[in-house]
Amino acid sequence: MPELPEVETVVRGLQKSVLGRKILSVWIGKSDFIDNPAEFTRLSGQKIAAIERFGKFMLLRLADGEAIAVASAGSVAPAVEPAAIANGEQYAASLLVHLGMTGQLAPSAAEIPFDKHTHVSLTLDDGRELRYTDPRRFGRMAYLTAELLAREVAGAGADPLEVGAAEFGERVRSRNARIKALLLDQTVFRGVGNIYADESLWRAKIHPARVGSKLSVKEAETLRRVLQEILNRAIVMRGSSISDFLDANGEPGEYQRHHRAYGREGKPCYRCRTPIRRVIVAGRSSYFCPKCQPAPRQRKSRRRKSNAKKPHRSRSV
DNA sequence: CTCGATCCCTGGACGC
DNA sequence: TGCGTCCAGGGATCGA
Repeated sequence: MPELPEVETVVRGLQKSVLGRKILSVWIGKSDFIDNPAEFTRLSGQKIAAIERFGKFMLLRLADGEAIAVASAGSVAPAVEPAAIANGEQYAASLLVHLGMTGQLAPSAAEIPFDKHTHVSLTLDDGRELRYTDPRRFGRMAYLTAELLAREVAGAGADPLEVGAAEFGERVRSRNARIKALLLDQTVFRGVGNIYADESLWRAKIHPARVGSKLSVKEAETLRRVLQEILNRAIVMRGSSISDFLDANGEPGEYQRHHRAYGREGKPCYRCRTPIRRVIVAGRSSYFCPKCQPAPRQRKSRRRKSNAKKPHRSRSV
């Protein structure tokens, strides 16, 4: 499933292969995962002027086909700042793509027949087609004006690759939710998903059910450091291909070979040989080592009925 | 604020 | 071989 490193991998591939291309026409099959399919006619005639990642989103920034000079293919796009996007009148419109669980976005020769689950195809000015394929349609596409994009991006979490120690600590230690839920929450950190949450918690030796506010400053900083190391390494290895992730060249990533926790239920921990366990935390499978990542003490189960024990704890207003 | 449940959707695993 | 059932999983949403 595409998380930050997988999306980054796809973005880099597309920057090499379709940046600067003009969209000539649009074909849409099933459209229930598209916010505003009727708007897609506006794609015709526009150039793909930039391709950026924002959390797990991909943004194809569009420019009037005749007007703006385009960054040459292969040039490295600058990191996207939320402020830049929020302000960004630089581009009048963008195509937002979220790959969901099983989405793929890749150029294809026009002669190659559509995959069974190809739902969108953009004909490019070099004869190829940029196709979106997604069996489960958990993905999302939207044609967004600058204003809509700014609205979309407002409230996004911190970039986990850029976030500093102070902000990371604040975002985690000010919350009473479990750390696993916080890592998965896109309004806390944008781009982290189940795999890299579990991998970073294993590396940091933190149990997924620990409460954010109960983490020490040191634990939070360790978690930030290993999360960044893992994400960066995974990007270098072009992501994890666990189910059917393929990059924009149709090639799988390699990072799944380096997983230490995710998907390893019953297999020995790489540190202590204790069998990895799987539990549901925050509604998601969570893999961890019960020895290296000690469980927190049982949370107070807030029960509703029961006895006279009134909380004489007054909230300051 | 935080949680769990539910829905979306299909392919793959599994049982018979 | 084929059919039925169960489940995963990002994210939105809703009620507790």
